[in-house]
Amino acid sequence: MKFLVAEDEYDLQQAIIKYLSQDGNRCESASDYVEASEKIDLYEYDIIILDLNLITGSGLDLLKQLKKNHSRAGVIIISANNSLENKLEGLDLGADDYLTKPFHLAELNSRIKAVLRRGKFDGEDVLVFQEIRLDTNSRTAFLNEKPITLTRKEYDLLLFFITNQGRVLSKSIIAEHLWGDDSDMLDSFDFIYVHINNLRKKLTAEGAKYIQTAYGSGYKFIAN
Amino acid sequence: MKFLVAEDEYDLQQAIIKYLSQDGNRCESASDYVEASEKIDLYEYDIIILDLNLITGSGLDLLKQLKKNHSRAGVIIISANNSLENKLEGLDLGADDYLTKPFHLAELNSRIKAVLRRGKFDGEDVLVFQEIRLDTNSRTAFLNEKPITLTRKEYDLLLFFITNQGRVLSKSIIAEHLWGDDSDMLDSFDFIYVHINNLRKKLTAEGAKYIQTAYGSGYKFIAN
DNA sequence: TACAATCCTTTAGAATATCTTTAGAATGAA
DNA sequence: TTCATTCTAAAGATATTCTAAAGGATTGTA
Repeated sequence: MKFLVAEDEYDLQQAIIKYLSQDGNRCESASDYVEASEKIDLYEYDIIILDLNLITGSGLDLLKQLKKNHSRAGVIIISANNSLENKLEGLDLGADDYLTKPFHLAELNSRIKAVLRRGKFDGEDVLVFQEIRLDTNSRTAFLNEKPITLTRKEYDLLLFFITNQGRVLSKSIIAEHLWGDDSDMLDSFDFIYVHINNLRKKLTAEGAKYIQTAYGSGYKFIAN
Repeated sequence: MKFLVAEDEYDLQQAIIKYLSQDGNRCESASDYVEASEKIDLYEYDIIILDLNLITGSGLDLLKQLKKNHSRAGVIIISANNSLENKLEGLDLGADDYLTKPFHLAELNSRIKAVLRRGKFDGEDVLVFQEIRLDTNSRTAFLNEKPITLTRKEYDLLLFFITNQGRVLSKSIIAEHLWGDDSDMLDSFDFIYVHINNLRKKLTAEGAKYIQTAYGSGYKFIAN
């Protein structure tokens, strides 16, 4: 899962990120309104943890921006202000939950799980593509009902392919999706070749070639 | 076991919690309807002790909510109202037992035992997983019919694994289940490694590896 | 067709992240 | 107190991810 933590209190931001990262999630941070706004425009997130009182701007405007972008991200507001009208306004603008500071990280985690469960987005727990079955709950993949062990990057890559089957995915698109805002700091995408290669090896049963190379433009996940 | 005590009379609530905690159970409380409703949505409980006449709302609505959530929790209603229709309505809505105030805590306890026996464990208070046998009454474990001594945390961990076999359990999920709301006061989950290690040692007979590591995401309990 | 330029495949191993294990300190129960 | 349990810290082991480099494939140009 990919998270954005938009929170200007540095310690809290880091605590949240540390907590969520421990389960293998990918977390990005935004420390002020502008940064959050930019990231929301540029990237897709599964869950956005949003402080309403960011310096240089209001989280409510970010909610409007998300709505305008037709974002499918789940939003959990965290705010020191526990006034009912503030809460209602947030929920009205499309937030999925509202948490008053201070709170326990375990509680935040449960709310995230609840938002994900309610499945405003994505819905499916199990994705099937021909002989491949991907259980998004247990993060495990099966090939002809035999479990195959995927690393985190391999899993993310396969999930991205399956949910975008038939489309040519360029390396930069893949990089952006798997590495997020770090991806432009990388001066080459060559390592994607390695991951593609490793994933292909694990998916090669009976000579089926799921990952097709689109020379010069990227890769495509196809039936066969 | 994880309990929720939804009761607005503070003294009674605390008495129940104290009593149940003595057996090594983890108890959480809800003092009004809203709090109970939230907790039911967010967390999974084994048993919910539910006062029908909570301030700000009726326990019957909570029963409906539980049903909607497909909760597997056992529910024991406690109520000052001993009218038959009230009782029947509660049981109709899926409660497992009904206890009229005032009552002896020992009686509540035996009803809890009965509900647990009937419910989740299919009439068994003994869970069996391959060579492992777990007696939930005496909180003791057996490996190939030889008793193994587990500490409380080890026992809780094993029970959590056995009742969630095959699923990847992340460290934060484990922490939330075994340490509850305190879990985020810990600034790392590293000690879970230690408990996993200790439990593994005690479960290692004939080289069977029950606890599988899911690198980067958690642990999984599997047959072998 | 021949050739250069670019892109992709594959491999090995270096760097990094995560997990395992141990020993001992802190905590809590009897 | 004394003892068992739980947590902390740190070193060692392992898995994953990335880098680099050599060789193969594809494309454009003459």
